[in-house]
Amino acid sequence: MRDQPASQVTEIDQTQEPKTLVEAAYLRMRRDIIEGIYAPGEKLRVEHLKDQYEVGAGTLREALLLLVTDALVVAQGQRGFRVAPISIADCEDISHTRVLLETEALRQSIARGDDAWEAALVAAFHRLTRAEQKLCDNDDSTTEEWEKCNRAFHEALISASTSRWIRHFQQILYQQSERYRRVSLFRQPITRDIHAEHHALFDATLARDAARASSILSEHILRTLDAVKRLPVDFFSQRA
Amino acid sequence: MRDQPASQVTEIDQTQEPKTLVEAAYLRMRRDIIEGIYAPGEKLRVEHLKDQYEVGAGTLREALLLLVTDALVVAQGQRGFRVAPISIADCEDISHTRVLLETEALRQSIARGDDAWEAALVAAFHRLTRAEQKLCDNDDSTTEEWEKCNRAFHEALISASTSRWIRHFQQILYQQSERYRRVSLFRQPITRDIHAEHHALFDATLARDAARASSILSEHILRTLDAVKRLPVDFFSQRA
DNA sequence: TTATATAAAAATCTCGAGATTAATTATTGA
DNA sequence: TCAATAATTAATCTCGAGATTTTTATATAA
Repeated sequence: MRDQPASQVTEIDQTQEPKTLVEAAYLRMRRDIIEGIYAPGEKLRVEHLKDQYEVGAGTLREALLLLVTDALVVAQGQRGFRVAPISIADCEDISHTRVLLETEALRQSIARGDDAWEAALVAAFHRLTRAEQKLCDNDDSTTEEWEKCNRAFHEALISASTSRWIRHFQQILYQQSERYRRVSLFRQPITRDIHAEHHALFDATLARDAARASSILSEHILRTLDAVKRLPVDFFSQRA
Repeated sequence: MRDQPASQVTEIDQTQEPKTLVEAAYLRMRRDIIEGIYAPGEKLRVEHLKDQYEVGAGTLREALLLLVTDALVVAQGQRGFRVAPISIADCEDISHTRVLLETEALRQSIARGDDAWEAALVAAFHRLTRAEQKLCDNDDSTTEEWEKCNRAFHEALISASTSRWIRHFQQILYQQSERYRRVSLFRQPITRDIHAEHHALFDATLARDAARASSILSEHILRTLDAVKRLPVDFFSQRA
């Protein structure tokens, strides 16, 4: 269940090299948007960005259209492209929808997951544990490594789900929440013990306790929302 | 709540004229794919389609990328575009995910819907009723009219939902299920009383009976799945 | 006959320039 | 001084042609 492509739709396998200039530009721009190099609401001018990413105008437009699929970029006819805006209301919506989808997918995984699923989950949790041990030293590379492991862990949890569509939507929402997580981690230190939450989630899942696991997962997601809510309100002012 | 754009992401307002050639080609191709003019799995060659839709190659590529957002087209790097395949398993997945999302959105609507929501719902139901009365004569145009009213009714039901994301995903899934509904309606006559189901759903919603309404909605969606399951298996063989 | 390698054909991907539209600045009149 | 209009600038949208890659067809050898 791990060898299928990342998405039913785009078929862009992120583990290997991008096959085309469009995909390469798409992947680079996606990282830059999530990392906040381009601010929410900021205009994305093709004429400038094509030099930045060293591709033609048409190629860059196609990369932007791929980002529309991820809802990281908004396109308006005859008025170009913008980075998707952020807001507290949006973060609330993302979090609650994630709870709805991920808890359902987790229940499906626990009900139908086989040995291969368990093995992959154990491996993902192990890598996440290592990454969280290294997280103490405030290094950018360790944070990025943790982010990858965290994502892999959450995907491993639900990888035995029967629903490709839920997993597809989950990936979009996880990516969206990554934007908020970055700003909240950057502005205020982590007070909660994230590793303990992950450990409890891991244990309940392996014990096949669907009710407890989904309850922990739900609280886990909503705690990130609380952190965003504590940010100063002027943080969400959009850039023209 | 009705004057907001169709989607948070694409901002393509279908009620008014498309502002660009890309959008126009996108809308036409989308209709053609849903109507089955291009078979599931079929290769979509840019060189041929650009003549068909009378646009340049780059323009048509962009339209295809917009269809990737709807998961109606699958893109593979250096290997072009294909119509998204269909299968019974996919239809099951779509139906169950729709149940999960639409029942939740309906509960939110019933909990928070105001007078404007009720009024819009009553209007949508009225139009749907009229369309279902005219549906007896097996005309293509009346079927298309019914399809529009059915979609508007389902969207009106959940339009007071607090979650833009659920509504966004619902629109994608509804569009997907439309493909299956077309083939099942075409191959076998309608045995169930769809209007009675809609009426019961409408009454329970206006009565603010969330449990009953979501129960009816759930069964309503799953009955369409049953119709697809009754189709001959060779119907889902993909075209090269 | 089957399999492998080579050559031809077709399709995709990529780019830069021209046409159309939106945004900005300057001008005019009240 | 302010508002409305016109001219200028800038950006988007669109297209066709060339460069790569994939696919198909052909030929050769086992």
